[in-house]
Amino acid sequence: MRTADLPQVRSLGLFESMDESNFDALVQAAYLQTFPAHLDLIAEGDPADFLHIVIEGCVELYARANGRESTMGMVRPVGTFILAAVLKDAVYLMSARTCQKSKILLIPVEDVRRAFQADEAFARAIVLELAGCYRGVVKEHKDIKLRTAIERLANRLIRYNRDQGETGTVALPYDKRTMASLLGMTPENLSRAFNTLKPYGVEVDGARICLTDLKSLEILARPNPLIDDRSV
Amino acid sequence: MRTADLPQVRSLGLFESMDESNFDALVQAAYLQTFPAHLDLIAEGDPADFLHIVIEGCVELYARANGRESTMGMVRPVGTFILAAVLKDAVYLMSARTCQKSKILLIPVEDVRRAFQADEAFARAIVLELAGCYRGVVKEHKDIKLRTAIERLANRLIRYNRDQGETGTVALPYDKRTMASLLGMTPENLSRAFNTLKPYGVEVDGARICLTDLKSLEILARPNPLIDDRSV
DNA sequence: TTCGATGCTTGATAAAGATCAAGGATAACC
DNA sequence: GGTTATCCTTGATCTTTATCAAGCATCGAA
Repeated sequence: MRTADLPQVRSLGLFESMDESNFDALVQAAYLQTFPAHLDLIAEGDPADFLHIVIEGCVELYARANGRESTMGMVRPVGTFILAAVLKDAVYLMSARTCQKSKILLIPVEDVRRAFQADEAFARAIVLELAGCYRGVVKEHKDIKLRTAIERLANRLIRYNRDQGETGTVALPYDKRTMASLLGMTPENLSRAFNTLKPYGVEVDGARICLTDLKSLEILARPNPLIDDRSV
Repeated sequence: MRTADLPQVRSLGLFESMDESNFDALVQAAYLQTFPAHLDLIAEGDPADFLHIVIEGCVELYARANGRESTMGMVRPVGTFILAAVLKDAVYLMSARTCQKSKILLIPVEDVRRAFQADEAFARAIVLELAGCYRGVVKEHKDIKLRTAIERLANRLIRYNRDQGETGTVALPYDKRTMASLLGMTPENLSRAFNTLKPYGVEVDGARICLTDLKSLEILARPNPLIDDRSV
């Protein structure tokens, strides 16, 4: 790893409380790599080899079964993926590929485990990160089991609007194909769902969505912090 | 907690490598309680107060949103629930109620956190438990996003058959109403799904299911260790 | 035994979502 | 400028799943 990247990495929540020497050892073993867009990073079923930390860009987690494929989640800076597989020394449950050109820190599993044993602050940070990931999936799971496709879309738009500063104009962060898969529907159905939301003040112009009647959209969506708030 | 229960608790994976004095301190603060069936233990949205460990019986995790309710999972001995909420000092994302009369160990959050700091072996066990729970939800999520209702039922039957010793006769562990919710469908649809599986050698007699043509059922189900194997 | 419970099933119908096929927009490329 | 490829949308149709309503067991209590 280049020494120029060190301060950036050091400031990540995962590492900042770590002991100097432990951090150095971890970094010694790690690789900070930049990957082009749409490159496969890991495949489900493979044994865990590196903990992945997204420093820049965006990574899509996806899975296949029964002849289908579905986007399971998105990882943005600064987030980890496949942490559970690394800690359990198990195979990956999901595949991962870059959405954009992305800078990713790769730490060999044995070094992660060594640091986990040696450094209490790191162990605590790892646990919080893992617990956060866990709660993220639970929320996704609630979203899909308890809501219709239209409710899921409506809530997602409300969330993006909040994340982007309540401007009433939302920029979809992914192409609609990916959005559809993330929301658990087909691209055709996403298109139709947008039309269904038109009477609730949802105006679509490419990847730019205007929410002109947030109140009525919220009545339809029934947003729920225990599903929609990433921070809860 | 009664001293008679101590050895039983001590032998749980979570505690067995723990330092004697740390274990004693933890147990000092804990309550081992027996609850009747169908009793609500925790409600989603409540702040985490105790780590729950199921010693005997069975606990259902469920959630509500948008006027619907769904069973999110089942916890059997020896399993924890709401571990992530405890570690993050956050609110519960799911509610929990007993299915049967159940013996549950309740450990106050602050004691769990103290033991987590103080005892490295406990911390490691907690992390493995948490990682296991995480992977469990990911599998559930894959199940529901990548399979139809009939495929989900078929795979569940194959799994129960395996868990119960490959006898070709499966005893459904929960009533069909709960099974349906767990599998993400309505009770009516579960009934119809069983009928759809009849040509694949699935014979229903109350809660007793005979699988007379496992081969053809597996062709339909396409079982996948990355979804169906609890141990992977 | 009869009476309600309750849980499960079935049938009819409706809604939600998927699939198939075609068409239109946009952008990169020759 | 035209061509091709990609992405998105739309319409028609079909499958899947949910809902509503009724019926039928089983079981425990009166």
